[in-house]
Amino acid sequence: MSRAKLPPDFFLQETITVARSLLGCVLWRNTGEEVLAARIVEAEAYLGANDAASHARRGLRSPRNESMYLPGGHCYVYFTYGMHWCMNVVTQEEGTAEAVLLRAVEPIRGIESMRRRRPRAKRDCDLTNGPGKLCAALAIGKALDGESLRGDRLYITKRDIEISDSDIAVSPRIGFEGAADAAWWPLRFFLEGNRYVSAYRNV
DNA sequence: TTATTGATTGACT
DNA sequence: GTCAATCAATAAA
Repeated sequence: MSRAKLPPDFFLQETITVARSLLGCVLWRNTGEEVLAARIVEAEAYLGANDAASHARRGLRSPRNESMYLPGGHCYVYFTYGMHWCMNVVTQEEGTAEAVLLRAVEPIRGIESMRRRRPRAKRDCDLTNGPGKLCAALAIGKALDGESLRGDRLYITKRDIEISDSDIAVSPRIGFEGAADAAWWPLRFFLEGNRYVSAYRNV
């Protein structure tokens, strides 16, 4: 498997391009005890101040979403519903709050450890097929908010499999059934047919 | 100051 | 299909 970390420039591309390009890449997590790895199979783009669905809509800024304003190549981890963590890949230059939410990954390495962290998962494909689930499986929480994605604890490596445009499916983002236009923007990308994609298909 | 909501998940009817 | 858990940020008052 290729171990080349994604270069800094990768994260400065258009956020939609980053979201599509992340599919097939491998997310690595070194907990200090062990090294876990999982392939990214589903991601959503969030387009900053002009995106009503983004935490940074209208330029909102708070201690929680501060990491969204970091330079591309950092990590934004937030706590939601009082109990779950979600991980984003920050894109664009410092001060621009665009990011890509990782919604599902496919375990590659350390799956036994992931099963221990996800005791409620009935099947292996339930381990990481949701944004909160993958953070639990990979031990991603507040300690990694603002972390570099080219560091030792958390990093992403290039695709080691071939992905063509026809392998990538597109849909509106999950969790926004409201009336705002942004709810219908086609910014969710996933690997068509992959067993580890989250339960939602078309909305 | 209080009320509402959510980039979710899992249990249950 | 419905709904509760649980809390921080935002909106409303």
